[in-house]
Amino acid sequence: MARRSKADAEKTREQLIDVSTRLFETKGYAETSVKEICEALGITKGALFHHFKSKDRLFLEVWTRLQKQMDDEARAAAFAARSRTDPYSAFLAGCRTYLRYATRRDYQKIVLIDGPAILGLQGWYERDHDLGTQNVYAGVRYLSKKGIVAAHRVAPFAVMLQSALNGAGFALARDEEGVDASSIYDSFEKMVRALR
Amino acid sequence: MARRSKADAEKTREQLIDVSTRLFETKGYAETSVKEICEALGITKGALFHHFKSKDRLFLEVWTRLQKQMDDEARAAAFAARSRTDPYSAFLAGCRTYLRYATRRDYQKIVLIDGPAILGLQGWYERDHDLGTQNVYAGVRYLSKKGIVAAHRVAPFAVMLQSALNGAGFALARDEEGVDASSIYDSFEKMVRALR
DNA sequence: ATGGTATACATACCCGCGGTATGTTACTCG
DNA sequence: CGAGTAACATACCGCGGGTATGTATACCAT
Repeated sequence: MARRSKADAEKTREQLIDVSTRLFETKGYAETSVKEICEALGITKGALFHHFKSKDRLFLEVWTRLQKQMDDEARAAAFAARSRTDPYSAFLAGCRTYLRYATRRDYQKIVLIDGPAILGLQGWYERDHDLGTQNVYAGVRYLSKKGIVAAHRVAPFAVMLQSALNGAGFALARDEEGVDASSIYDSFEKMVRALR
Repeated sequence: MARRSKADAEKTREQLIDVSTRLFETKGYAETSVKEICEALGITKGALFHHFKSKDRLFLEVWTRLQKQMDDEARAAAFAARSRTDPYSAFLAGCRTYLRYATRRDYQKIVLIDGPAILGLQGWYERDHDLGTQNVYAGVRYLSKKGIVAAHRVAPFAVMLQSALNGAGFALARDEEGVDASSIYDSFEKMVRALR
């Protein structure tokens, strides 16, 4: 009955994260029971709690994987768009990528909605600092080095711009009237370029 | 044993919301049991479920009261600061008031953190639309009427600015380095005034 | 190869949770 | 002044996350 090679174990672990991601996205963390997760994979709770010592830790794994994905993409996009002519291009490219994540249902539900409630006020921030926030912060600091943004405004602008993208993502996802992808990005770019 | 005059009932109802507000703020919604709430008031679960048909509904009441408070203050501040000379003053005054709420632990935990997770993606928005969002939206629309903001940017700016204030509130509350009340407000004002 | 150990699960169980069904008492109002 | 109902208390239920324990098999040293 019990298959248990090292490879199989890693596979079920991944599958647990996969199916949890889907369920957390569609039903939400609180409304998803571990029993439900296990039944979707044909395993029992014993297996789940063998791989993750609590439901919270499983969620953390889901959260981290999504954030890492976003971080990688945003970083890559910013790097690819760096330019000698326009100092904004790298930063804006990173933001554009982040905005795409901020409109995705899974990212919204898992990272932006349930994340803070489950990981806690500072728990979320501490973990996010290494992934989400860091990029925007670095981008604004770069603009500051280029003399575009005053040094004492780097931190304020960074946190506000990041948050602005979150709000924009939600507005896009809910089809708020007067809001669409192009108008949002147009407005965001105008905001950023106005910060001289 | 059983006190039950109409006035007493209203009082216990208010007390339930009061103590729940405190507990939801300090411990969070999920970590607060209804038993705990009742014991803090010396009543039983029967009483609580007589006044509120579920824990969620009790939370909604807590949430609504806080939001109404904020809405009233922000509206009043904006009205008091309206000026013939500076078209921004009313809007900025409202935002300043909102920012103060966004740095408060209770507002953060209840409205900004747990609120979205409990009320759900659109549930939060629908209810927030009448209270939180409305003010900022009206402010930006006013700036548009004055010819300061392009019409097609009203909605994008409104949602982004509001969200920016949320992020700023969190950053202030967590004592993020490089961030303090004056630098935040200075930067926010610069942002707003740059949107011509 | 082989036996011992650790791993990868399954099974069975516990406690506390939100919620309900059913009292019981005393204000309220015709 | 009684009947009805509001304002609670009591007792109970199912399900949730989590744990303690069992068990079979891959893994590794000898």
